[in-house]
This record gives sequence, C-alpha cells and structure tokens, in this order.
Amino acid sequence: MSQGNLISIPFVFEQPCPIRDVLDRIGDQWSLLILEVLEHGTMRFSEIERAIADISKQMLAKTLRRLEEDGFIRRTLYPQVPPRVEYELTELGRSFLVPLKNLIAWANENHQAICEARSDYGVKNGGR
Amino acid sequence: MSQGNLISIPFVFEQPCPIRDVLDRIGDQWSLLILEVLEHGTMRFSEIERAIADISKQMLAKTLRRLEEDGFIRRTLYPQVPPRVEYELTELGRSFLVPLKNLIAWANENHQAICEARSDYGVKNGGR
DNA sequence: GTGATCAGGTCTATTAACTAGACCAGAGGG
DNA sequence: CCCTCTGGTCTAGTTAATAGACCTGATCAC
Repeated sequence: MSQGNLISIPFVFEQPCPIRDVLDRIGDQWSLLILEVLEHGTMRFSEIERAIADISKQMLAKTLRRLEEDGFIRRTLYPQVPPRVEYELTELGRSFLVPLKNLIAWANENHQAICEARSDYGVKNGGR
Repeated sequence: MSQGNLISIPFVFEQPCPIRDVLDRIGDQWSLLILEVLEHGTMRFSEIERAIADISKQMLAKTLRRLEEDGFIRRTLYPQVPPRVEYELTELGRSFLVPLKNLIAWANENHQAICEARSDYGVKNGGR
C-alpha cells in the first residue's frame, strides 16, 4: 500500500484486457479440444461427445454454447425427431485454428521433454 | 455399444495422448498467463502476483509448482529471511513462447470480432 | 526488549464448478 | 405397446477455487 516498496511492473493483466478476455474463455479444460475436433468438419453433438470421450454432456453443452456465443462455431438445429444438431467452425473459428495448430504441434514435439521433466522432478522430490 | 450405429470417427482424444496431456496442463485459468508474464524476465512470487492481480496466492503457488514440475519454469530459492524466491522460464518454457505469442496476437487481432459476436448473440437470445 | 514488518507460502472455511446419472420429448420400428 | 433414437436439462454428490487468517524468523523502530 505504501509507495516505498513498489516494484515496477510495466504490464499488469487486469480482467478487462483482450488477452485475459480471450484466454479466460478458451483457457479451460475443453474449448481448445472441441475446436480442434471441429477442424475435421461439421459434427453432431454425439460425435463430438464420442471424439472427446471423457467430457460430460453438461460441460460439452455449456462449452459449445460459449463457443457459439463468442462466434467460434455455428450451431444448426434441424427440427426433426429425434433432433439433429450440427456444429461447425465459423470463419473466426477457422482462423483460430492457425495459432491452435502451432500450439498442438509444439505439444507433440515437446511432450517427451515434459515427461522427462516430470520424472526428474519426481526423483528430486521423491520422498513426498 | 452395438456396432450398427457407430459413426466413424478417425480421431478420438483419449487421455493418454500428447495433445490431451499438454492441453490439460496449460489449458487452465492461469498457466498461459503466468508463462506470458515470465516472458519479461526473472520475477519474484509477489511480482507475478501483482502482475496478474486477481489470482489467489494458493492458485499461483499451485500453478507455479505444476509449471516447474513440467519443466516450463525454474524456481530458485535464496535462503534469506524474509525468503526470496525467483521464477524464470527454462529453455522449454521459452520455446513455448513462440506458439503462445501467436495465440496472444490472434487474441488481440480478433478480440473485437469476439465482442461483436457476443453482443449479436445477446440480441438474438435477448429474452433469456 | 517489545512489537511490527517483510516474502512466500500453507491452512481452513466458504463458494463455485464439474461429474455422473436419471429424465424428457415425440416420431418410428418390432 | 413398448423400446429406441438424439440433444439436451435437472439434481445430487464430489471436486476445485477463492478469500483471508496464519506462520517463519531476521531486522528495525521505539
């Protein structure tokens, strides 16, 4: 609170900033995964559910709604019984695939290194 | 479970796959943000805390430990009183900055479009 | 000497988020 | 007549995150 011991920090990520705003949305357990899955084309709810496997219906529905709300995907409901709902990437969503695929490529390339880091850490802190 | 109605899905993201493994770790509220903050150099615990502002101490400590465990960052403890602890990116962490900065650049470029999508969605589904 | 202060956490209690699983509509098939 | 199909929603129980008190122990003001 006092001024004397303030360390100068030129960047502060408060909530109303673009980076925070976007990262807070896509930075969750499922969003990136769903977008990656939808790269392969238009898919139905149950197809996405099967592709990700361990997502719960509720989280899938919620995450899809949020992605739709943010303009990443488009939801099309065919009023049949049983209902048919299809999800596909919008232009915005497709443009997001570019940085996303970079990220995924990095993940594939460096997964090994991460695993090694984990086991090294485990050795160093083995006891507990 | 029966075979008849299986829609062919050539890609299934089960947990033990590199993409899932990496995304499950960095795909949370704080990891990406912390890594981005640390781009600016070695920082102390309280500096990071101040830079992100609305992170709780517990989550910061936990996320830092996980990032350290995965080899993204290095933690250096100077045994003084009061304690001094510094965090910095490792080689691996720095290499991750490349895809991360792509992501952030995308976020900056498209933040406007996302906001517009949100308000459009709000109009369309205004009642509820 | 007494007490406040510092950094970097941890501990606890409250609150929010997520999960699993039941349930629903309503047309078509056996 | 009952069962099945899809895309969800609802409820109950579990897990995770948050806010805030607390801890250490050397240093400094009083």
